Amino acid sequence: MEDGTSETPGYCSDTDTGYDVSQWDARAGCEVRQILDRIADKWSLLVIALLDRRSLRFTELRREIDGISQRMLARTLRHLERDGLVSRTVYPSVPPRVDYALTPLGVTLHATIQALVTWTEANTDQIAAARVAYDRREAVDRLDADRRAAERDAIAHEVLTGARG
Amino acid sequence: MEDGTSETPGYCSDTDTGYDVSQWDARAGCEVRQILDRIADKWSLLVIALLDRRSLRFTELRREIDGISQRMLARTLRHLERDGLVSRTVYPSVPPRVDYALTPLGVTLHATIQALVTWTEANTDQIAAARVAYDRREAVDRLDADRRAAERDAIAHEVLTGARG
DNA sequence: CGGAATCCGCCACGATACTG
DNA sequence: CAGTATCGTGGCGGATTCCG
Repeated sequence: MEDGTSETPGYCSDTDTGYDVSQWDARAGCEVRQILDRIADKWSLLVIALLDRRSLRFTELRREIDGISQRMLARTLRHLERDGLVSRTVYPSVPPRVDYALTPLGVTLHATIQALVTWTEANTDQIAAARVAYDRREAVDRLDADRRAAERDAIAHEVLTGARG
Repeated sequence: MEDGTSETPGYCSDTDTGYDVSQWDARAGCEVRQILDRIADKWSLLVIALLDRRSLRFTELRREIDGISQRMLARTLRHLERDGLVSRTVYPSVPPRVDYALTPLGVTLHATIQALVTWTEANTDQIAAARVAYDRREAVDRLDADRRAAERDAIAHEVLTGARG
């Protein structure tokens, strides 16, 4: 078994809490979290993207993804299958053959995710710029803080030695 | 410091690897992963949703989210700020006041995410149904497997005792 | 080939305490 | 009020081994 639905407790306990927040993260936020956790985990997105092109076997996926372990591929596929996003077809041949494919639901999800991908591609530069700006500011601030701290300590030391001497 | 950009190593090391996969997860997959990791972490989405309504102070966010720790709120806000999704405004008053607001970039991201929220709301029933169906099948399969295993062991035991007797 | 079971390292997250 | 610093922990993800 290992783990269940991963719960994500906290703000998602009951259905009729009266949050100020929009509406969707009080009522459906729970669900959004679940599918978000699903597609955001390390491999699901990649698997969905690959299966959107064509149906694939376990080993084909394993080869194509490069870096994934058998365990994580199996886990990812189980999760996606459980949510009805991926279908699993077993051919009772020797050696055994298992095909994975996106369900219609999975296809629509992938289409929806594409919006996010498009947004990211369109704004990569802005994000990168924001990051370097932030890092630069942070570095400056940190230097200033350190300088002030050193100054303060120096004064404190002077005062102490002065008082003692 | 604590941690950096969280890397996500593996398939995201260089820009000119020749994957078969679509295009976007070879070229921009790296970036998609980053913003996905950002919005998919436990609190970012909630923070973005709240700030999309109106600008909020640190404590207002803390009160409104209910369950978040100061540390995680601070971390989340810094991450969002670093990516240029949230702006931080300090008023040098006593007591100090800090306002957080979505940047234009953050607003467009939130709009994009709404598509995912809408999809989730529209398909919650299907997902739930798929899950119960999967769990039921799994339970049946597991029972069958256990039954077969017990049968096999019984036969093995018979054979062994028969050979020995 | 297509998994499941087991062990383990590491990091995100949380609780607590302290600072400006 | 708005954070940072420190410590402890659960769970994700990887490596390995075994099964049908």
